[in-house]
Amino acid sequence: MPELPEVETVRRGLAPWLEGALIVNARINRKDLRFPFPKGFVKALEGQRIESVGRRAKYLLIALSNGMTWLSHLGMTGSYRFAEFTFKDASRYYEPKVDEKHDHVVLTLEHPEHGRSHLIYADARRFGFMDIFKSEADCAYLKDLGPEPLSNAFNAQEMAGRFLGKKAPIKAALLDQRVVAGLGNIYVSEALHRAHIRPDCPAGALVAKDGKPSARLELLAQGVRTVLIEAIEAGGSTLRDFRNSDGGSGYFQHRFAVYDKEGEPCPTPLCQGTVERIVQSGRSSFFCPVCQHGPEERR
DNA sequence: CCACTAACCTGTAGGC
DNA sequence: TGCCTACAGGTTAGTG
Repeated sequence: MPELPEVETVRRGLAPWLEGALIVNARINRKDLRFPFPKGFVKALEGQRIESVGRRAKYLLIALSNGMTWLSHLGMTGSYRFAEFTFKDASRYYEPKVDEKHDHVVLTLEHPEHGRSHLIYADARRFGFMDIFKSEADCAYLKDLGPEPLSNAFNAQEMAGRFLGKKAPIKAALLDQRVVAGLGNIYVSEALHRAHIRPDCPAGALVAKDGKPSARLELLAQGVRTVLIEAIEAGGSTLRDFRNSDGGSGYFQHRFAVYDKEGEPCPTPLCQGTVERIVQSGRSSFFCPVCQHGPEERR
């Protein structure tokens, strides 16, 4: 579900409550999500203090006092929330309200300022996954990731190097996490619209023969950056049931230019186009056939 | 190495 | 209301 802006929103929501907290207890309600939990996962968390809540691409990276890092990917439907409580009438006894069907991980936290809480990871489709590692080099999920799109390592020149000679459509190239890490189906459509590039344009067509990025590739690098920054500022996009850890929703979905806008007018000033939907490698792409162009250099 | 498909799961929206 | 199909923000494994 979540792309970089949604994961960053989750990170910002969790950090103040997690950083400094002691993991008193950890529990997993099944042995796998998308992949099996690594062996020793629960034991590696229990008794540790959380030092920081970070992010790389779409991965949450939680640094622990034992030097290990807990990695969490939300897949399509993963979410974190703090438990509500069920009070048992007969006594003062109460317990966190857990849905056995979709709540797969429960951590009991003790925070020096915020006190005790129960952090719950829910994931209906179980496309999410978790890992624990000592250094990033040991983590198969992280080692092939491309540059962070909001870092200086990501720019048109760098992309040009990867796209030179590539026949794959630009849509597929941008979804490839080895090219740039953190984009997904929504923000690829939005960035391509900003750069006036059709999603089915071959990636290599955006690079000159001498390996220099075209004007539209420069525009694309800028479009990727601005759409992500704007989406993070808006708290991400809420489709279906995405919730941040406060139970609130983002509002960037109200600013989509083309994503899920099939049949609606293109919002580019003076453009008379109508948004179209095509399917590429099994996934929807949305674009304006009037102001987004293929290999021919125009805008 | 590249490009494409299928698979992993469940929930929901829309058509009839 | 119910049934059936299509589709969903991601990633990996397998095929040619």
